[in-house]
Amino acid sequence: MDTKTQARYEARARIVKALAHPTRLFIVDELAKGERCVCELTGMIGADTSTVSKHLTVLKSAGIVQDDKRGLMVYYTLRVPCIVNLFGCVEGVLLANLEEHMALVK
Amino acid sequence: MDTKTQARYEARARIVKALAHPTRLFIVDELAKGERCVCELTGMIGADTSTVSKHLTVLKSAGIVQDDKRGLMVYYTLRVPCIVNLFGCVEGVLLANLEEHMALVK
DNA sequence: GGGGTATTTGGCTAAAATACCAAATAGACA
DNA sequence: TGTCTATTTGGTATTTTAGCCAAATACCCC
Repeated sequence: MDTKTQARYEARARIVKALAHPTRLFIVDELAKGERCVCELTGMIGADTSTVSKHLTVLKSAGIVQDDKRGLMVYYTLRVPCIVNLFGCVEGVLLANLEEHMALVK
Repeated sequence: MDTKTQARYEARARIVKALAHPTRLFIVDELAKGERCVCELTGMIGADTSTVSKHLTVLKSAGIVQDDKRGLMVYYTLRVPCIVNLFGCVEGVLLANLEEHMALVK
């Protein structure tokens, strides 16, 4: 694999990695419904504000979300909505795993 | 977030995490073209066989690929082809990042 | 059975990710 | 200005991940 190809997969992996955490997947799902401030997300997630803020930083660094500060609050929105389509396929994998499990215990 | 919701996002994250590595993204991309044995993949990737094998184990545990041993060789195939659609969106994020970068340096 | 090849597994070390607390920053408003 | 609120940043302990080597396993062929 040449250097250029490798760089392409590394760039892709950086983005996928940014999504690879339950909290961040939840955030993406929530932002798909509309913008949310950090405090709203923190309330729903039930982790320390600093933890949620860092998750948002990860998503922002990857270019998946963008922020907009208005007054004291910072509102986050999805920058690339197609990310949500990912869920459909992931559910497909989960379903396939489930079916296999069923077949095994049958 | 209730326990059930949390479990759902954890299940999804396990799958996304399995994809979150350049080598594993390459493997998925390659398997989208057809089945490949470990030796073929190892040749293309240029890492130790044991390393490639472990990446394949990660993908298999997540239910993304399946293996089929025939003789000495083990052939891997994509179990849930829609995973490939993910790339389109990831490229979209990369493109958006690039555009933003261009706008900043302009 | 013995030798050779493909793949997996175990063990180890180095690097990265995660979560919390505490402290810093930024803005609103009296 | 001083205080209060929302968010980010720094620091640290813990866990997870990644890669290589060596050894084990599985299968083929003579």
